[in-house]
Amino acid sequence: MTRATIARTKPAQESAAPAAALLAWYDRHRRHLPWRALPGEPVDPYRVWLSEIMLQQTTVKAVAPYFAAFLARWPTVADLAAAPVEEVMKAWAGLGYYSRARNLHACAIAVARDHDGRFPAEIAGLRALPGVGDYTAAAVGAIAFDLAAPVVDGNVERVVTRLEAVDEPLPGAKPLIRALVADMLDPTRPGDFAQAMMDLGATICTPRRPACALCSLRPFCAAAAEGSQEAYPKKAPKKTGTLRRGAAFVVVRADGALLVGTRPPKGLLGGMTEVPGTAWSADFDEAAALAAAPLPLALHRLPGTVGHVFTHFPLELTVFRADAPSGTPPAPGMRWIAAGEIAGEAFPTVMRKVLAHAGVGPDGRA
DNA sequence: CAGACGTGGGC
DNA sequence: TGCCCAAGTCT
Repeated sequence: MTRATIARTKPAQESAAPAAALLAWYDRHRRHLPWRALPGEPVDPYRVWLSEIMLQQTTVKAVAPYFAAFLARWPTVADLAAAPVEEVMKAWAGLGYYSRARNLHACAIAVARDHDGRFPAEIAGLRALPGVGDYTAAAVGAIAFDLAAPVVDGNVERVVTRLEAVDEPLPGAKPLIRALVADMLDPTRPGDFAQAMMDLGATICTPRRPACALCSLRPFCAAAAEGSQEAYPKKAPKKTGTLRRGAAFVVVRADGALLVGTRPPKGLLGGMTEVPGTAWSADFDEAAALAAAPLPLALHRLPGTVGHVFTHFPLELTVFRADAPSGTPPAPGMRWIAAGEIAGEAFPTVMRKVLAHAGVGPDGRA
């Protein structure tokens, strides 16, 4: 059974031991990450915020090169605020969850315009910014401003549900977990405590085969005591989406230019660049798809298909290629981009797969 | 509150 | 292969 109820009634003094053990471990084994300040070094809230947005549902490995590129190109929040949103979308292409990029830019503008270029040093002020939810507000508050906020991400959920053997499944257990973290954190080192919990979750208290023998919290862990650590956190079963199909048209002009459009700002792949195509649906009809061709040109159906898996559904695209004579005007609402612009365009990964399938390289050459 | 919202990597 | 996972947010 859960130990949570018991733990909540303990005097505050007793909760200090796990935090002290955790921080002692962190002081020896903290990860060196590009966005992390060295001990004693001043913390730049802009870097903390930028990294936290990028790290939402995204691995450290995937984020690292994007973080470096953004920081080099836009060293301050004012620089980012001054950039055209299209440039931000292009720079974000490939990272996923593209509403983050639009919100990132909106947030930079809000900070520059409404907060004199400085991030608010209170949780409520941070939480009100675009793209900043409960987690990110707490994380930026704790790491950049040493606010004693409970930082709860997927790592912390795993660590705490094991520590206290929380049997209630996620996401229902979130309020309980937040309360447990609030009780446990060290108010003298909130930023280090938050990062220590996340480091522990990422390197020791992993989803599978956690290294309990190396864990500084092992003496306090209810799940480890009964050998049930891998049973936590408990989660509600998730549904898998049904396959959707569609067609994509790769139209190349004689000079190598490619016909593209921009997706609506909101929704799937919002604001990103795409090649023309049909809607993606479960009852896609390949023959009928030909009527959706953007221009009256001979279409060449390429063998095979392009597969891609989104979080909530798998997708299978049939690709048609067409060659347009020089001087062909773009279809309504679309535009031609030069072959040399393809690499820098805001194509999401699924579109890059389509281009590769059609033999169009990043430089527009076969 | 459940579903939408990307992508790449691990086993 | 297929499923799960990764520093969540928005509606």
